[in-house]
Amino acid sequence: MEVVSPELNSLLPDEIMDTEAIVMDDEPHSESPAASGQSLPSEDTPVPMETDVPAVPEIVSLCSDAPPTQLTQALTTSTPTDSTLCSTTSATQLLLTPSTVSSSPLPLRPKLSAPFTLSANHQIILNKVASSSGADTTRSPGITTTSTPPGGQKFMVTAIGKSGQPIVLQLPHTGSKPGSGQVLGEAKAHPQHFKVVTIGGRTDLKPVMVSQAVSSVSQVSSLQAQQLKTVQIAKKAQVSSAGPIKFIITKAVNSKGLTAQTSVSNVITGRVLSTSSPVTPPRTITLSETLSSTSKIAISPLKSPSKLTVVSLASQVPSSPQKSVSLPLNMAHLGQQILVQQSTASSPAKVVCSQSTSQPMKSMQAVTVGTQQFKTIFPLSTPSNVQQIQVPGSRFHYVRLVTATTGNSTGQAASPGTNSSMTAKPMVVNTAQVRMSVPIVPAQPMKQVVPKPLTSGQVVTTQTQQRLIMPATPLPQIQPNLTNLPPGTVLAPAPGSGNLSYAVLPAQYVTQVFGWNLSLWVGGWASRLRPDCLLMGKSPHRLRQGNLYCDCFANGEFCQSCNCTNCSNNLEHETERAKAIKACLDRNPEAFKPKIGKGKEGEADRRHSKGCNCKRSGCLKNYCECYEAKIMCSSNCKCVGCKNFEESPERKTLMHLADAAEVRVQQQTAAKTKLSSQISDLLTRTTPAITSGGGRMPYTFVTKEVAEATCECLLEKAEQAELNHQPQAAAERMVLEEFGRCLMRIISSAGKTDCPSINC
DNA sequence: GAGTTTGAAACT
DNA sequence: CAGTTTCAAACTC
Repeated sequence: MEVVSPELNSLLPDEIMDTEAIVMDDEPHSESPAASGQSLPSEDTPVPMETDVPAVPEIVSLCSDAPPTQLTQALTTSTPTDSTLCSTTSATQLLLTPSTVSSSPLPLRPKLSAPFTLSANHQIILNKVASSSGADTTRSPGITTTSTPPGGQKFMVTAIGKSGQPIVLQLPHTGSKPGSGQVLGEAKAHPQHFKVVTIGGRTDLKPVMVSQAVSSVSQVSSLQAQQLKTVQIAKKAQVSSAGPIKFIITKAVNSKGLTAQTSVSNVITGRVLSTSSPVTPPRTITLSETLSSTSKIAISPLKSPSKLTVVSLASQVPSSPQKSVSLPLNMAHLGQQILVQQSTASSPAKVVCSQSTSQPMKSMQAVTVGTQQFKTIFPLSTPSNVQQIQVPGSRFHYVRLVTATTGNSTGQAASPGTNSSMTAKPMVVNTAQVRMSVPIVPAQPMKQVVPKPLTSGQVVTTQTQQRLIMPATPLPQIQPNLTNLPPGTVLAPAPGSGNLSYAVLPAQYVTQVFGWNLSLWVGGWASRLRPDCLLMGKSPHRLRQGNLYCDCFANGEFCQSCNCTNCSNNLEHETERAKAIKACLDRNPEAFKPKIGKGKEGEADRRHSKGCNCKRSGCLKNYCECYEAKIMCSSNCKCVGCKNFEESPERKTLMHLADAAEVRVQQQTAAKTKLSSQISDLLTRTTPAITSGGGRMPYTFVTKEVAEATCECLLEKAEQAELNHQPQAAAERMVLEEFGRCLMRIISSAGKTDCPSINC
């Protein structure tokens, strides 16, 4: 299976959501250096099929028809206050939009003014401004450009307000090793101009400086906080549909902090200011360009509280029925949601991932990749933590990521004021193949992660997080096993399984102990889902309020095997569920966080985050959450008459009793196992003696000779009776008695080594 | 298995 | 924030 390389993983920390970029790569032969800033057709414009696309050189460009002011407006209006769908304070979006799609009916359409194309050297040429100087950094808001060398440019993406290192997304030259990360030093070896696009944002208005180490030209793009950072990338249909398309959405690594940001100029909303003096060498991600028909989209989450997430998308199979997959990502403070929708393969798909009609939409974007177009509706802000999405039909796949942890990843210094969170990151990608991976953490040695409750604010080490690969396509062949996949399981596509799709997700989103983690819906699994537990009572006013009485809901899962009635904790009630989630979070922001988290000093210090309130159980029964979790009560508890402390004799007694009971259980189990083994062994040894001989009874029993002898004896008795003129009844009696004697002889002879002799 | 107890969650 | 109610699990018989 193709997974994100460790280098790429290492470059996709939590905060990369603020600095994401999309790189769409095309097959070399179909590439064209021509840049295009194309107008957007109407949304109603039918999405052309791959086969309908005219044979034009594939162009990847950033929409540039938006004036700076428009961008500013779009960005500023994306604050969470003007939306009812999002409660987050900031948002970052990276939008892919088809150049052939007309403007969205929605008023807001952030646009960038720098188109880019795929150069012949497999690099994205961003905003090919002829001989633009490095100082020309304010040409358009959000994007700074430099001169365009003949050899193409690198696509540098950085985050606003993030002190991290920018990521340079570079399409490798032909023949370059796919997936190989290109470090800064390598970039230096190949002096190329960069075009820096700032798509990140933060709430504290703190500018960020992006350095460029390739050349003396360093450019920084910054946007003011609470701006929706949107990059629209349009791509014309490629000439040949055989060319694979790759586009990667990634984010810059959260650096440990810049040390020289003084050169950053003031940042005005919607303005892009440049700076120099590179401080931190930018990280370069070389996007592999292979002939494999796979595309990747790596989306990383904000650093907190929601983490991560996707991933990669495979490209469509050339000339195959168009499939569409939508990946609306909703990353509110509750968590994240990834919805993958796949249309029917048999019919040309015009995938529109739409939100609930009741939910205002602030932005709509579309993406055209290769010969396919996509429409994406982006809720710039939502009141709900879960995106309201109307799912047409049942052929969509859901991969829901919700709050996994509140902890910060170790090794990632939380920049001050980076508490912004992703509002929503929906994205629609039209592909026939979907291969998703979550390169949140470096691909370090897999370590068995034991699901452990985490306390609020607990530090989560993402360096060793595992990943769960989940199919984004129906994948009936593996669906039965998906739920049994252990953390870290990697499903490699079988040879020839070109349409297999995968979602590689870190295990932390899978295990339930992380509170709101990962719930996965796949279209084919819909039948497994059960009705829901959001109903709180029979009173109408309480319906659909959502409550944590349901363990499934509390664990961030959909009801599947519980016995709830009138369940709304399912896909069919997504909107209600989202509202319920939000309601719960409104009541208690920690509602979906694990109650039991390990303490600072290790697992031994696990404690209840809230503490118990026991009054009558003495905290020595399972009524007590602390006792149930096998932890002692702490200062957080408000219990009365607590006996669940270290020196408690009652507790020790219970522990001893529990230990003794456990020992007894173990002994009984061992005894049963031994007995079963003995019985099995006995049967194994006796069975062959009974059945051996090919139908012939054992020699100790009736053999052919014995049977013949017996028959002779019986006949002899019958003859004697006849000769004596015995009545028939007496004759039969004599025969039967003789038969009985024969049987007794046979039985008595059984087990003897020699054949029994039957003598009348 | 039914009834009771208990404490968290929800509600006021 | 405190008191009350609701709920489901734990517990008892």
